[in-house]
Amino acid sequence: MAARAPYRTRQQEILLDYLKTTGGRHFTVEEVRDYFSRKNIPIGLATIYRHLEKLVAEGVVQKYVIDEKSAACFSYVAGDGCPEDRRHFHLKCECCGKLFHLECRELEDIQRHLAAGHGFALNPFRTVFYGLCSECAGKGSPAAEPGGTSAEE
Amino acid sequence: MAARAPYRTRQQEILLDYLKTTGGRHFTVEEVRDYFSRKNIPIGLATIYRHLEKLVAEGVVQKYVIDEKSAACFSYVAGDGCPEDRRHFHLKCECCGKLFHLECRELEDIQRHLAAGHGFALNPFRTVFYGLCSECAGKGSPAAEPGGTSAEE
DNA sequence: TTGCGTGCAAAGGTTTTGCATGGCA
DNA sequence: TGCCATGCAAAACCTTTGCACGCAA
Repeated sequence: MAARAPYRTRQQEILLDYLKTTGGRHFTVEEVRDYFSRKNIPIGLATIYRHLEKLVAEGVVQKYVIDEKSAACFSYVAGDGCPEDRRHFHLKCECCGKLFHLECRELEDIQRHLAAGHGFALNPFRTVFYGLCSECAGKGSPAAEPGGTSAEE
Repeated sequence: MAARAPYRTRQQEILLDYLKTTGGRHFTVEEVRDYFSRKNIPIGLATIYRHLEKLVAEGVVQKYVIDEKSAACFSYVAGDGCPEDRRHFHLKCECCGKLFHLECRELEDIQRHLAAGHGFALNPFRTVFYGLCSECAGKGSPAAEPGGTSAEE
């Protein structure tokens, strides 16, 4: 049951290597595979999925879905100045895909409120706020969208 | 653009009928199909998807992605009463997988705060709060039932 | 009658899983 | 040598699409 010696494989290193190059930005499984093929190192799709699944469980990598009909996106969280004891939240722009790290006392109030008022223990590492960043909100969105419609697709 | 649905079919009526029974709560395509089979009215999966797709485009129905590995969720938005102010948030328990619907004024404040203080336009339809519900946390105040929420799944 | 709405089935894509093999300790 | 990690392929899943028929107007 106990985790045996975690083997150090070439694929594992390359993958962690790739994560550092992302700088916290989002990436897909396909992009990981491209990175490997660019280095002429063979890797199976299943291996990538298995590694990412483990990393997500460890909280090192964040997984989210931008569009349910396309592939899932991941982002390296632990390498982008994310000390685990720091309570902060992630803002994900649905438009440019940028990931923002937000440390804000008011947002910490959410956590307290959810716990005290609703008995819900928020997990700030898994929770991602989706929306539009100031840049994209300012320039992008075409017509005024009545409340309810999102800028997806 | 094409004309609005001119034809009035049985399936269409049953579907709209079902939407009213949901009272704005979430449902999946499979639940719709169950509703039809319970009434002994045959319907194809494709028909449900096509109708929902159209209703989503019209803004009558909202589409959510709670979990990327399970089916998409829909909810009837255009009931009678407050259409736009129905914005609510989703709490997803990482332990039991329950989904809570939270309509809370304080959380709407967070939305305003993100917009005013951080220039971030939060999308409440896509944002899901992950964490542990009161049951699974087990140590929260016993009376702290998630107020104003309803569990599904 | 016209042609939209429907049903069936197959396609489409992403992600998971089984099993045999290779590589790390 | 023991055993995890890998790779390949097939399965699983939800969703979309093509085509012919039925039904509403």
